[in-house]
Amino acid sequence: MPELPEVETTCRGIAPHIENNTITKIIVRNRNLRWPIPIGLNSKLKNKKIFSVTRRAKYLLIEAEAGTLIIHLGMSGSLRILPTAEVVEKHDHFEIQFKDGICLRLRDPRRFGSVLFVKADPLNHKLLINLGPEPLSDEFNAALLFEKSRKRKTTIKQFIMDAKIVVGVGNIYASEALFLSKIHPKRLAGKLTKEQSKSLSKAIKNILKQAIKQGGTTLKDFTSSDGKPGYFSQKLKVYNRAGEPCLNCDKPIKQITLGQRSTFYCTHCQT
DNA sequence: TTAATCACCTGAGGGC
DNA sequence: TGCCCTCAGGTGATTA
Repeated sequence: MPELPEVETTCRGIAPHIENNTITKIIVRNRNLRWPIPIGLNSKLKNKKIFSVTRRAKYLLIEAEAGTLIIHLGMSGSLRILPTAEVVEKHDHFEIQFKDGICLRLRDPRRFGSVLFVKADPLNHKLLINLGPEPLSDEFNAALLFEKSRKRKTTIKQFIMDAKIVVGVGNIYASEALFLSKIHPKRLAGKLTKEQSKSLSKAIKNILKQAIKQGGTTLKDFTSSDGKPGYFSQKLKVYNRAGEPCLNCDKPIKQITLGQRSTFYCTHCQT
């Protein structure tokens, strides 16, 4: 399930193959993703060159001569570089073919992902314009976390998963970052101390940096652009470890639901 | 403005 | 073996 490190891994994986490459054909096999894939992409992008592949939050931005494709991998999406002749499988919904015989293929079994197209600056798109800072940027820091959390009555876990506060912290890394900073997930955001803000912002940065280094997290669905799984799940300290001993204190990890999402924490270490 | 809930979708896993 | 049910999860839209 792609979170920010998985999207970053994908971005880095596909960029060398498609930057400065020329699109020969776009195939839409199933238009029905989260939002319908726009009609006429092939005529708009055929014979156009791709300039760059970048990432904003969990959105991949593929900038071409005629405009930018905005791709979100949703819950189960993956983008892979393949030979164009590679057999098409059931959930391969979208594909960009290139002059040198490769293709970029989107597979998304649950179809929560999206493929959008804009001619103007993608950062001004309504989905991107109100997003919070990138977690690994200097803009996201303890002071910002403390300031934005004042008077907020939601739990700290739901707060750090809010993309208007900081982008890219999904369910897995939210539990992990709170464990690292020893903060109980049900603590009210408004009650966060300055010291905890410092510890939490640092934990979020560290956990995401580590995950990117390891190539993302593999639980069920994620493989990187070359089809290889990520390895970060081997390092998860609380996520999906309900009942197992805490790596710090040996007390069992507890699972609760917050905001309709599974949440894992140590009742002894996190307060 | 904030918080909570719903909806979208399919595969995995458990129970019978 | 097959059917049914529940769960998982990112995020925009809707409601309170």
